[in-house]
Amino acid sequence: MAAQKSKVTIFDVAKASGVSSSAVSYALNGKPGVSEATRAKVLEVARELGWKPNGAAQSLAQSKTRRIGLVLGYDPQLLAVEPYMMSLISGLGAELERKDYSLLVRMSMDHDDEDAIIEDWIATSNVDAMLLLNLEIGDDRIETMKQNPQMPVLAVADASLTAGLPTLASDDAAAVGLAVRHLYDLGHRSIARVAGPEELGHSYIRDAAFSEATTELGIRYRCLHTDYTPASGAGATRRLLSVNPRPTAIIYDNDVMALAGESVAAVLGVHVPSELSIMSWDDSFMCEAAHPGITALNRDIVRSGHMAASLMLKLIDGEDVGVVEEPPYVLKVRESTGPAPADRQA
Amino acid sequence: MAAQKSKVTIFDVAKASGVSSSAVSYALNGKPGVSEATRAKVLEVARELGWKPNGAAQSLAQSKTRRIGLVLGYDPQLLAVEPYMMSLISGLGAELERKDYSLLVRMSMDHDDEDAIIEDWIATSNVDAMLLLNLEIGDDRIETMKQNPQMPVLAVADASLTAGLPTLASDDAAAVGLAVRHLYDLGHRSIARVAGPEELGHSYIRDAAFSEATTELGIRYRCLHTDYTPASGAGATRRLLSVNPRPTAIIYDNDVMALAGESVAAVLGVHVPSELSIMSWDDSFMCEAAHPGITALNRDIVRSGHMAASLMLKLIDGEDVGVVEEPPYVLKVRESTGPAPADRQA
DNA sequence: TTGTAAGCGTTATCAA
DNA sequence: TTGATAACGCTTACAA
Repeated sequence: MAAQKSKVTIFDVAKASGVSSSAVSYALNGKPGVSEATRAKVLEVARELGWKPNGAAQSLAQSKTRRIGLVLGYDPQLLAVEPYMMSLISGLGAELERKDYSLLVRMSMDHDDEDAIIEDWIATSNVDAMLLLNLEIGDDRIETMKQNPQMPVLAVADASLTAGLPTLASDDAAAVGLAVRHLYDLGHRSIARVAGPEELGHSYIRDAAFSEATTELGIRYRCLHTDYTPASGAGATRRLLSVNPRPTAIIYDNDVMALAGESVAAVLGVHVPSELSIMSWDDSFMCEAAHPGITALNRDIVRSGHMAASLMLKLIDGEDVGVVEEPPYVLKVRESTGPAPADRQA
Repeated sequence: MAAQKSKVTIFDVAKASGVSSSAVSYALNGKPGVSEATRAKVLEVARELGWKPNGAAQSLAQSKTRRIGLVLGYDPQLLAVEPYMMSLISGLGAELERKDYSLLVRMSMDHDDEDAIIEDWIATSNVDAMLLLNLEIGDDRIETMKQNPQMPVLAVADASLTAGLPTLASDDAAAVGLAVRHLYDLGHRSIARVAGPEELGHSYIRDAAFSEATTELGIRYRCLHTDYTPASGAGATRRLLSVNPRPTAIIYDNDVMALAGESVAAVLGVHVPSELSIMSWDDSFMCEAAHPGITALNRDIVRSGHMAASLMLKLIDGEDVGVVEEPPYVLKVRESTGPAPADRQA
């Protein structure tokens, strides 16, 4: 019952219950090959001795680690303040826990690191599957994974970026539609977007969708790229607001930049929403707590984490998962969006 | 060079370079026992074949996993929105990466789980060391770790809570001093605190320090406990502000509650800072972005993560670390604190 | 300096 | 139903 000081092995259990080690293995793993009597005895003794399988030995013997790999890009400022990653981890962790898997986390300092880490994981068999996030256009990692089909991988990205790898896909184009339509209906005809890094795949996808949607509706559209941090979001906002005519609405690619942007507007004396509407891509407590509350594209990221985890477990079991859709975005309207200024309407 | 499809073992390398497997092992691990000539040859061949050590085999042979365990309490709302945990992880991860360690993460659904997970890690030898966070008074985990001295552990907590375990200690009492003094100097004589859960060790420590500091200065002090979430912070604020006489200043135990509290004040028409001063324990972009900006006790959490990681690596090496102090808190004064209302001063 | 062989703690095969 | 015994891939003591 109590954890033992020195490791209890299957041989100790075997000796104590008067059977062989293989009988113990069968019994403990619930496999056929032992009588119910010995099974019961073995289980009893194992519990008594506080036996637990040694992880390394188990991994070696069955070539399974019961670990899922996740690489985090090192940017404390961003990781910590942007709720996305931790929400995803919460969902992942909760689902993995149910199946006795854990999450193995490593940190990459730059983009080359990231590929090096996954190659390391493939070569050392340190994880049973991995998650690919924040894909770039023509990302090295896709090629790496294609060359190592024995390592299950799930990409979380727009399906157009994942080159046929198993994918948990978000429909960003649909979300763009929601956002643009919302602003259009409020009379906005000149909108801007403060986007993430240009090289990120989903920035690219969103860029394209915005261009298309705004062109179709005859809306003037402008896009600035940032590194996702509040500081760069604030900088972009300052630039957008200091040249006339300025846009009547700004959509930010994440919630921290939206919050930072709203502050800038306040400092510049631009009233939200009567002179400027603000929207955020991804919603969190910050959008709710802001004054005025920020209209946002909300999605259930924790749920995505759950889905990602269970898809990876399926992949590990050899199942085919193809492309699965994330829960869709829902527009959460708050006070930061309103009718476009009368003199600027179409 | 390219990662191979089927696993390359040291035997493959041995055969290809015409030596024995032990020679290969010595060569690859930079140990004495082989001539420079064969070492060079082996390294060459290993690189060519794309050999990397199998993690499980290495772990089994040397009883080392190169993994550090971290248990996260499941509360997506809190984990995601509160920057603390992710900041710590960033620091941990960055430091571990330098020493080729990774972070093994599991999620606990409740307090019993947490102890079960660490007992599991001890029994299965799945990690080389573990981190203990959010200790409660009389926490089970302390007892578990005491009974298993072979498993290195580092507690991140006030030293009074860790019963002699190796500790990365924060001086919360000193921080309390900074905060109380700041408000006292501004003329506040009735302050309230919106604290974390009562059972958490550091809530307790802070409670005690606040009581003492305020008593000493003749300040009226009131404390409400919450579960750390914005919603509960908002609720506590509402209660504090709706009974007269209300406090002239509120200190929140984290930044999301401070932000939520500021919103509540705005809604109730209580002006910050002229009618109410607000302070946050722990600082983040949210405190900066708030209007007015929130005065906060700032500390370098990423740095704590770095320290925690390197302390754990020392513990793994059998070094004694004792109690090490975290970087101290620094008071970051912003616009949310000001002189107490004239009619309420001493 | 080199090779043989015995662990590490499991799982799994194959006779008995 | 059982119990030897051979993997799994590496490290390391011991012999050559």
